[in-house]
Formats: sequence, C-alpha cells, structure tokens
Amino acid sequence: MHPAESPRPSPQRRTRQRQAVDEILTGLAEFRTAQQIHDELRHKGDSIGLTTVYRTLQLMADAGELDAIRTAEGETAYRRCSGGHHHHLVCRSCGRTVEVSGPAVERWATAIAEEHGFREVSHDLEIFGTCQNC
Amino acid sequence: MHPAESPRPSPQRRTRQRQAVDEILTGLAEFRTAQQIHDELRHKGDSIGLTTVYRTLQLMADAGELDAIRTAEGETAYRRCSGGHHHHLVCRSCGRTVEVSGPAVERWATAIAEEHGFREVSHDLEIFGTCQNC
DNA sequence: TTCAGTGCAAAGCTTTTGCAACTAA
DNA sequence: TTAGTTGCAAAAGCTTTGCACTGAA
Repeated sequence: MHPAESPRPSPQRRTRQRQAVDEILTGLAEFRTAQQIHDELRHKGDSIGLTTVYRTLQLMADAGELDAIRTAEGETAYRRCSGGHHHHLVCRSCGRTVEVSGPAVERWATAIAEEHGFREVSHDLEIFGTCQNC
Repeated sequence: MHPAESPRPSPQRRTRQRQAVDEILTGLAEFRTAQQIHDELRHKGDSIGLTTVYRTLQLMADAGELDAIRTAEGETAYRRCSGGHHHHLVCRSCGRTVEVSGPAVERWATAIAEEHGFREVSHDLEIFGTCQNC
C-alpha cells in the first residue's frame, strides 16, 4: 500500500526537457500536477510532450527529489522537497504549501501503532486550510 | 481541495442492491473499493451493476456513513465508520483497519496551521504498518 | 556510434454520465 | 401512479505503454 521507496538511480542524460521541468519546480512552493506543469511549459514557449512530463516527474519522485500527493480529484501532484521526514500544510484555495514537522506526532503515531501490535510503521499526514492571502 | 462535507439526505428507497452493499460493509474491518465490493457481491450470487455500487458508496459516504480514502494506486476505498473525527491504522498487508483518535494530534495540527496564518483547518492522517497476523 | 530519452497515438483504468427500463412506495 | 433506482453502453479523465525517431555523450 505504501511501500518504502528504494531510491532509484537518477536519470542519466541531461536533456532540454528535463531541465525545463526541473526549473519549473525550482523555487515553487506549491504542488503541481503533470498536466499543470505541461501547460506552464507550453505557455512559456517550451516544447515538451505530456508523456515526457509524466515520466520525468516519476523519475524525480523515485529518486527522492520530489514529494508526491494524491489530490481529492484523483490526480497526482508533485513538489520539490527537502530531504528527511516532514508533512505539508496546504492552502485549499491557492495551493501554497509549507513544510512542517512535529516529532510529537511521529512518536504518537508509532506508539499507538505498536500498542495495536503493528510493526514497520509509517504514516501520511497532510494539513489543509485557507492561507492568509486567500 | 478538501471541502467540508455537508451531509446530504440519505437515499430514499430501500432496494435489494443497496441492502446488499450495506450488508457487505457491515462488520467488515477493512477498506474496500467499489470494484472489490462488486466482485464479492457477484461471487456471492447477488446480481448488481458496477455503476450502482459506485453510486451507492458515494451516497453513503456523502451521508457520512462511510469513510473514504484514496489508495496509492488511485482507487477510492470505503469502510463503515463511527461518527466523529478519527484516523485509521491500516495494515499494509491484509488491509485490517483500526480506528484511532488522538486529541493531541488534532491540537498540534490546528496550532501549527494557525501559526502560519491558516484558517479553517482540517487534516488527513493515516498510519500504516504490518499487523500481528501478517 | 549508441542507447537513453522523446512524443505521438493508442491502450488501460477507475469513475461518471446518458438514458430507457424498472420498481419501491 | 410516479419519481427514485438500476444498469448497460459510452464518455470522461488521468496515466501508462508501444514503438519509431531523436539526440546527448
């Protein structure tokens, strides 16, 4: 269900398309879907196939360079992430995202899972709200 | 992104199909997708359309009778739930689910969101692990 | 020169919708 | 009787795959 990610090797060739995706993601504080990124690149004048965007994002996520979440609409959204374990505080309206972490929550989750006899515990936590600007 | 659910009115007619879905869900401690429920009903000999299963599950979820989660594979899985706010401890292997709740986590999530200027805060939290039997 | 990478078209999947037939109340 | 339900077929959306072509190293 949520397999531990085994960091794959990074892509081997630096292509124009991969650089473009990489740049879009840089300095962006929101989650974006493959289709959104594809649209943005096209509007910017870059030529790139939707398939390539999908594949590039998957590679980057597999390599641990991106965080991926599933939206309520069934899409997969990506965002560059810092290493280490953390969670997200996401604006429902504009999508702005803040990375947060809370050791207390980690401990609570592990403790309650073990209490019920569960091992190899992991968890997903996303916080949603409306940010100041929205 | 995660709109507050406004509990719709429950279905108005008690049909054979809706009773069948209801019964499958009763006493089941795991999340099931629409397709899984459809399969189980068919194997049991009940005749029901996949479309009807989808619609019935949506109605029940809208009425607050079911919890819905998105699997990593992109499917929506449902499970009968108790009222009130709670989270799930899910077995990665067999799908067995335990409802858990932690006031401390709720407070933490709300606090950290407000700290960042977010209002109307909600959150999603699922804990995964391997249960004793697996 | 080579083989990873690209992108179009087509296929795959889950879920939703149109609509005529059906049925609970 | 009649309005809510059903279910097939078709459509909609997101994502993946087949495959011939392209281009980075």
